[in-house]
Amino acid sequence: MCHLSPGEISFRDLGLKPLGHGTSECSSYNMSVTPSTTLDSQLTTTWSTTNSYPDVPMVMSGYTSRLWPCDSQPQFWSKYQVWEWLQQVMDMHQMDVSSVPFQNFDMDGHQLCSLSYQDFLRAAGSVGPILFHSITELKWSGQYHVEIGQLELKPELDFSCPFPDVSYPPGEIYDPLNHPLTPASPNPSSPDIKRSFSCQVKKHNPRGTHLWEFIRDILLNPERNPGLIKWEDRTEGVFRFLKSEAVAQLWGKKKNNSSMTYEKLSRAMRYYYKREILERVDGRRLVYKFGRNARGWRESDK
DNA sequence: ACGCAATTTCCTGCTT
DNA sequence: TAAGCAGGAAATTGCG
Repeated sequence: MCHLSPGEISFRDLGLKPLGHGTSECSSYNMSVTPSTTLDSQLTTTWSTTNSYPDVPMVMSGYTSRLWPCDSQPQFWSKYQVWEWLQQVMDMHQMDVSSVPFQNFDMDGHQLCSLSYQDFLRAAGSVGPILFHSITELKWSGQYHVEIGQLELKPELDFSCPFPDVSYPPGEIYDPLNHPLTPASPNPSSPDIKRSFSCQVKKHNPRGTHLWEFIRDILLNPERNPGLIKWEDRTEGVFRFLKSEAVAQLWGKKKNNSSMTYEKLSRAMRYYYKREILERVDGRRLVYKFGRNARGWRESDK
């Protein structure tokens, strides 16, 4: 069965290809959104005040326009677009968002573009070189279109390489393990360095950030958590979803799955109980608690 | 090609 | 009655 209420827009209407499987005659398209009401309002009420694209909701942009708002030159980005870019680059490298202090990038695109390589190292530590490279390319390319969750890059650009053809300061190399810089090795593109870098990026999360880490990162980055999830008891690791469907949409966006819902997200959350990544919180709706196997959420972990 | 982990999808029944 | 919870079952996806 596939009923669309008046005013609802199916993803087929939006020109999106269906995802996932289904058994009913129209289950491939059984997700619908109501742009002016529930979900959209959840997503935009907190973001829209700073979104410089008033008719392109920040979070829903992937669903409504196929283009990420940052499709202009980075020099003209707002600070929220800068954060969007940060998120995208981290996503692309399958790195933990919490490993970049977003507060260090509380700036607009113009300021961002004026940062030096050293500035990026200071601001983002081991991730600095990646960000520096990304923004350098964006500056040079003039205009990039960004698909959902993925920068649309020139084919010759290989982000898997930490030392692309960008002029890094002589005598300085990036050391992924011992924070930003170590005394020089004459050849920044030496195999050893590449190996250690790719270990850091890929080793732990071959599939990208897990759901519980995604949730944790929202909680740990208040700048990127416009009232989506809230700590109920910070020291005990208890938190509550305030905008459950909005979080689900964000998760779906990250996984390039436009039909994600809170119902499905919550099923994945419940699987964490067995693995003790989450603990049950009885009788309280939308409330979860980090378990013994969840790492990195405690204040002392930071 | 295969196995596996981590979801994703769908479902029924229950609770708030 | 709607929304959320619980958890089984099967499918999907990406990786090693």
